[in-house]
Amino acid sequence: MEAALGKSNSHGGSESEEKTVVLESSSIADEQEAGHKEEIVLKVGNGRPCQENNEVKSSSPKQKDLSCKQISTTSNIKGSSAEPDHSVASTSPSIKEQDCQLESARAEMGEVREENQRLKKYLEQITEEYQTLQMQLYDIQQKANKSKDIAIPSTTKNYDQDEESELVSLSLGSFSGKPKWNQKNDKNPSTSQGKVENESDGESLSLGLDCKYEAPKSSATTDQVPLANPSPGSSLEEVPKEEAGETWPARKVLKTVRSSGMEDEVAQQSPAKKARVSVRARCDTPTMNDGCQWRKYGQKIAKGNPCPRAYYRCTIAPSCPVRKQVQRCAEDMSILITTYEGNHNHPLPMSATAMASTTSAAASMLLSGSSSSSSGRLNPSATATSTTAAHDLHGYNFYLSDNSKSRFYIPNSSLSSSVPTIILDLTSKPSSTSNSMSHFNKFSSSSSSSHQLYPPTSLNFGSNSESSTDMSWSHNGLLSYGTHLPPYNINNKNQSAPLSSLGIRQQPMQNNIYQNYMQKNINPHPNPPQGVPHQFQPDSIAAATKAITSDPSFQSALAAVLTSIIGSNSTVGTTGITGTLGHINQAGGGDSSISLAQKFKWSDHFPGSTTTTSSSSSPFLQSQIGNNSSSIGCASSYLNKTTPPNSQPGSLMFLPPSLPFSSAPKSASTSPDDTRDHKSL
DNA sequence: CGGCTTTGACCCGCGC
DNA sequence: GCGCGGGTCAAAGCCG
Repeated sequence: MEAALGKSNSHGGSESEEKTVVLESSSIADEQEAGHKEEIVLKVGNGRPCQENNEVKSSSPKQKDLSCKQISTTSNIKGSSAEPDHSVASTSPSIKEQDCQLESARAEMGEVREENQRLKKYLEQITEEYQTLQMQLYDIQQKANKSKDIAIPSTTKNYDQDEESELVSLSLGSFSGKPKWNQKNDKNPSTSQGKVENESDGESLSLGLDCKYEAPKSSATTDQVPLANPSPGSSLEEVPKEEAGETWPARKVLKTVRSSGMEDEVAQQSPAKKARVSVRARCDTPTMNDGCQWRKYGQKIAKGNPCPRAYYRCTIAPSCPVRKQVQRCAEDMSILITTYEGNHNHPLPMSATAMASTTSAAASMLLSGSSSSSSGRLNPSATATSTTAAHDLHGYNFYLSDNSKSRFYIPNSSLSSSVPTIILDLTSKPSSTSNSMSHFNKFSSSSSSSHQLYPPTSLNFGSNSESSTDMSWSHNGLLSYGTHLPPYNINNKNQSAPLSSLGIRQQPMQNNIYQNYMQKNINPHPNPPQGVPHQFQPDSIAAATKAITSDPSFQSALAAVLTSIIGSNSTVGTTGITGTLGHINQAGGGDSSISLAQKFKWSDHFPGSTTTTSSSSSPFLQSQIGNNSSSIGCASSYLNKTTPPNSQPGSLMFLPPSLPFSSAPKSASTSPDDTRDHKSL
């Protein structure tokens, strides 16, 4: 018995570690997530579903830990009675002792439940507020779109203010209100921005959805405490920002000197861009359509790669600091490497939030990990061995590389100078299955493998061929995920035509719907009748629980959804599918006790969670296609290439509805030529 | 005409 | 200190 307990305890211990990490990085809202994660984790860890866990749903590390222990204890006890030999025989302590333990365990359980209740209440409250805000957001976005047309400076400003203030709390993730506000305040002390900012901050924190810009950058805030989970560009701010630091100081200076207004803001916001997230995906088109509007501002041939690198800037908002670099992989021209830097400081089209949140989450993970936080969420070896070989990528891998400590793993080292970069590898390959799994194991088991090509912190969005779960840039640039699952189709306004074939439908309140979907619709057997909007059941959680226990595939999908909703601190909660699935880390590190559920994609997809925990990204990157046919190419091509034939019908599509303006007919993102003739420089 | 792309030039960081 | 290379600027051209 003791042996059993010991084992289980150790298990619990490891989990608690993870949990701890999660909590550290999460805010209240995240706790729920944590709770969900916990459920999953426990299942995985125990190698079998633990219904009890569902009930417990502990939300704090402590709770989880306790619950875990408890469960282990009870199960052990049961086990002992049923099968007296095993552990019991070995150490059988006195019955009294057992009773005591049992008692204490029960007591703990009671406490846990209590706390859980409280948290639930809290969560409900937050959820309510969240939804309300989302409604508001929707309205605002519509207004904003209209006002955009009019494009008056003041209007723009208002737009930013309103939306952002709203958004921040809504966590659409990718933007950060704070820095911006600060900046604005600096420039335009106008209005109540300061206040709004603070509020937003607070909210975002409370929601834990997106805490981007940790940085107190300029005036206003004194809170230097980096958010546990800064978004992509946020953390690492410790960088001696010369004041407003700026990741791109020089540029900034130049800008400020040369140009006016917006530029200033942009430059000042840049501090948030410390981390980069590279997304590797097979894509025939010049760029992946990630739903954002980009404007190309430069192109250059980087050394070591014959393909030119294109530089894009987000144009959804003039002051948006987000930039991306697009370049073909020298080793495999079919692979497009898109590197994102910075956080959007404006509302994103729903279609873009997925990517934004994903990258944001990834960056958060990276940052949190590299920040050497006490949480130790990142496996030390992770950073230490951050070097990876791109050519070895198989499956969806999420590499974390801390360039500061290691060499570049990307073919083209130029991609990230000294900026911590995380690579999201969506270049799945049929053979990836075993590989990804193995990677995962390696990682999860921390530094166990000497040969680690991938740092432990890397996340594999690996497609497990066995599971047939897959992720890919499908038609219209939508990332499809999962093939086991019944079709989850989310409408995308702008894609009626192309998507129709995919069952995508349009709906008025896309945002809400999608959010609801993400939040609630965890319908285990979603098989929404074509043409009938998804119904989001309030008790979806319960349903989800069932689903999880019943279908491994769904587990992964669900996890992604849940995590995205809550957004590992990052962001864009709703559409952002970020997620950490916490630790599926086979705590024992992929040891023998891994259950089926554990084996399946969950781990494959989010192995990184093991170490990162604070935030991970979900593979559900989604790009939106504009109405433009031109923008469809990438995804479709990729789909053709990588998506298993069977994946179509049953694939799980997470398609955040896009907002009207997201479809920018002529988005720069479709930049015609990254690959074409590159003459540049 | 406005917006976007192209592209040569410029700036700056970093390594030698 | 110098050169290389990455990143950005901004004028010019293109396109709808």
